[in-house]
Amino acid sequence: MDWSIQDIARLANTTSRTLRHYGTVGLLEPSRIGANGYRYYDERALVRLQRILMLRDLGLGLLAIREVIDEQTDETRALAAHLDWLRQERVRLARQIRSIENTIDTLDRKEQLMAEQMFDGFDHTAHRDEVEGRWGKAAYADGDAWWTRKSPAEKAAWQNEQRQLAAEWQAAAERGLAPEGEEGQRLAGRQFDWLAGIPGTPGAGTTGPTREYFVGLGEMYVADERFAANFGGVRGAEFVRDAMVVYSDRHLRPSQET
Amino acid sequence: MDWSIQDIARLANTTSRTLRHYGTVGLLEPSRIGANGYRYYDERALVRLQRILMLRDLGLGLLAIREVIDEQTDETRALAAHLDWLRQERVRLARQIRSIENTIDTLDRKEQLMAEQMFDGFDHTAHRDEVEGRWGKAAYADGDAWWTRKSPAEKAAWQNEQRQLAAEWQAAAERGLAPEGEEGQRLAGRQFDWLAGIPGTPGAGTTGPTREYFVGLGEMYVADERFAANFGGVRGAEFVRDAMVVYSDRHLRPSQET
DNA sequence: CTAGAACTTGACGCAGCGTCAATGTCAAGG
DNA sequence: CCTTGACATTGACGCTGCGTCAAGTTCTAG
Repeated sequence: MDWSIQDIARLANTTSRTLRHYGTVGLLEPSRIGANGYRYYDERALVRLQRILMLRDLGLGLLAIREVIDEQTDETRALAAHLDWLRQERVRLARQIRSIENTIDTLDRKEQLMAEQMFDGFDHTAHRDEVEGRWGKAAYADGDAWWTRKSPAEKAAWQNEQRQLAAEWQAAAERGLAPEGEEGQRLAGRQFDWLAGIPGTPGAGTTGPTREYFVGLGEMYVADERFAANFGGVRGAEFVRDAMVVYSDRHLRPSQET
Repeated sequence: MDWSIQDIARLANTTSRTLRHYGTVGLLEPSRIGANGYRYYDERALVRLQRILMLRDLGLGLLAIREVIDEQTDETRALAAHLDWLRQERVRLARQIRSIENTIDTLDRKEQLMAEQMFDGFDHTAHRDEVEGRWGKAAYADGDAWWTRKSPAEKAAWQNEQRQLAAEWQAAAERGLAPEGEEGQRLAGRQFDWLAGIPGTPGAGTTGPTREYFVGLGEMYVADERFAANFGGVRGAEFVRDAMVVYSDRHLRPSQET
């Protein structure tokens, strides 16, 4: 009239380990222990087990469950107390959630602000992450420090240079010049140097941007409207990209890094 | 230009133990370790610590925090993932809360049902708990099993006996009999026997209700209108109580249990 | 008789520190 | 110079509820 430990484990949809644990903590003893040391449980034990599991599903701790089941504590009271605790947890969770939502909002705004102020729409760090297979602001801190260390005059000069370069690209594209021509390659060179000055650019600080990065960037200028807009639209961006590809073919070797 | 471990602990409103813990898990190393082995932290470490504590307040694990701070993972991404987790937790909590509210409701209804059907307003188990200093349905399961195992005929007989007894009490009280008189003591004896048949009554199954329980019960019949009503009001209940007190003086010894 | 399934006890692991315990160091006062 | 008390160190256990080996018995079917 009794079952082995596996049997009730299956009957109650739990594990034998759990049953042995309940045994060691004195929450549910086997109804019988064979001469071989095996645990056997009868129907009363099964009922008790199911009550235990029910209460555990409600989130009560084993100690509280024991007090309730061993009739030392009123079940309604215990549940009500637990309910209070759960409600507090809910409040705490809600606060954390709101807090995180705010933090994310702030981060997003900050990112956008950076993107606008720093590169006038060229968030190259974002692209770097895309190249690496994940979006984000990994190099954010570096870039931030680099940018904020600049004086207002330097910042203005930097932005000016960036806009100037974009304008020349656009003009060259509109004049119908060839990407592989002299003007196109001259601009590509300036673009390269400009990138080399941005911390967070792969290869920056050494010999300049890597070939992969440089070419990938060109592709992105075409693919992403927000970047293309800086060169007078997709047509302009295509000119830029083509010039960059030619430039990298002529001057850059494939990097060796994986 | 650095602080001792206690100093930053106070500055960041945490404990030195936490700081050493962060050291051992490699989350925040001291900026310097003196020849004496003391840990010293500089301002950079303080900033990092504050960031750690902020993220921990948001509920992130130390591992996640390390990944975020060490810039291997995008902060927005990490926070968003954590947000998902928190929202799931919120749902789980809400479910548990509803579940418990339902359970409590069910218990309350069941209790009321029991009280009405079983004792016609005499929830003696509730009183037992009161005597023990806490309310509840501790003996509920036993009582329930005991009651539901009875056949309908038995149930009817039981309720009849109970009502009969109450009616006789009421009649005796209205006739102005003395509690210590023959009739009063005879009724008190029947009351005693009746209680002895209820599982959950302290002493039931052995020699009958304990003296403390029996006397306390009499007091409650007077104090609680719901019980008093069964004996024709407070006057009737007072008669019952007095008879019970006399009975217990004559026949019951103080129990030895603590 | 043997393989394999099921059982046993024992112990580590996890998350994030709190909390001793045993011992060493530093600064101030007698 | 010594003492005292505050503060430091490393080391280790505790808490919650089991999951997950590990090493050794026992049962069961072929």
